[in-house]
Amino acid sequence: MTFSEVIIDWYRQNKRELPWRKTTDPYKIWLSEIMLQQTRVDQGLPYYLAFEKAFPTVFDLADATEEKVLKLWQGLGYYSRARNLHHTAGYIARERKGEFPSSYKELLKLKGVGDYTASAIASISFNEASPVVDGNVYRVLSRYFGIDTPINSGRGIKYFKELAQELIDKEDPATFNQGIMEFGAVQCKPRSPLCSECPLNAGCVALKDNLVDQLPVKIRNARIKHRYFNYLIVHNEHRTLLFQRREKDIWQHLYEFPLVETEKPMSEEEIISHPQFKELIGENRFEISLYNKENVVHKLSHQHIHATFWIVYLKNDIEGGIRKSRIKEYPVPVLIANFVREYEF
DNA sequence: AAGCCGGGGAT
DNA sequence: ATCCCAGGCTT
Repeated sequence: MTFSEVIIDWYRQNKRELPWRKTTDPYKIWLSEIMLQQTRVDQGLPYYLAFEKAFPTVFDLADATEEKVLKLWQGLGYYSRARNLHHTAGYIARERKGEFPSSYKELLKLKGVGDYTASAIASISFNEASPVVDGNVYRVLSRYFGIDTPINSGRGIKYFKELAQELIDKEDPATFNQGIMEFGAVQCKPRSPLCSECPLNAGCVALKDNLVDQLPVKIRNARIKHRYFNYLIVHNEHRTLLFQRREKDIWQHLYEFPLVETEKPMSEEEIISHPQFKELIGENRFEISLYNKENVVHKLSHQHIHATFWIVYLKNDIEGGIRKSRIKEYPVPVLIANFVREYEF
């Protein structure tokens, strides 16, 4: 059997039943592929079901507000995916009458659709023999063929794409693409792959040379940055302040409490004398207390957020405040959602 | 080419 | 604590 025959045969016997595998509707395939970018199937699945229910067609998604889309996306991370998803839905619905591009080349032009996603949609929805190369494929190919070219180098990206192009089943690219990804996720796992019961173990270079745990090779990424977020829970009996993040930074367009970012942890005296605090509170009388005695460390893949929540109670009206009872309607980062759930005003 | 963008699960 | 996940965009 050829490589692709083994993959397809394995897939038919071992595939998981997933909702997006029951259709070739490009809208559903697109939605699932965007959601699964850098995201495990188990984590993305409940979000996919919620989106499918809330937005059965691309027109429903296009008609929604960005805020509603972000709210449904809350907790899934990489929020630019949700913003691009909404933007592209508007383009498809209004300028293309709901019709998706039907080739890899045209799909690639959509915002939020890169090389991987364009190939995935082109193959699954339109039967185009365009190979997907995701983290799973890098792992399977680097091990089976014993390739130590870094997968995140320019050379590596080009090499693995070409190799996958040679291997893809031209008659059934959809099954091959999904098969090799599923194979990487279930059989050829990052840690403790199931080599002894692998249908490809006879020809696997990494297994023969005992290099399975050395491949794929990846160039190490940047160091983790530490940031100190002082959130000011400025509230009175009924209202609290909540602002939308507009800067080019993490959590763009999500909501949060007034934020004072500092270079190091702040004491109460330092916070109330901070220019941003003074500008926010002005001459109003307030009572301040520290909510979390212990520093909350919210870990992102590339930075650690050391968060402190300062409860600032006012007796007078709050200009621009929102009703506390409506706070759960806003899309917020998990860090904020956790606080809101615990504090309960 | 390198940096940035989340959150969670597995080891 | 580290790695990695059905990656893409910006600089």
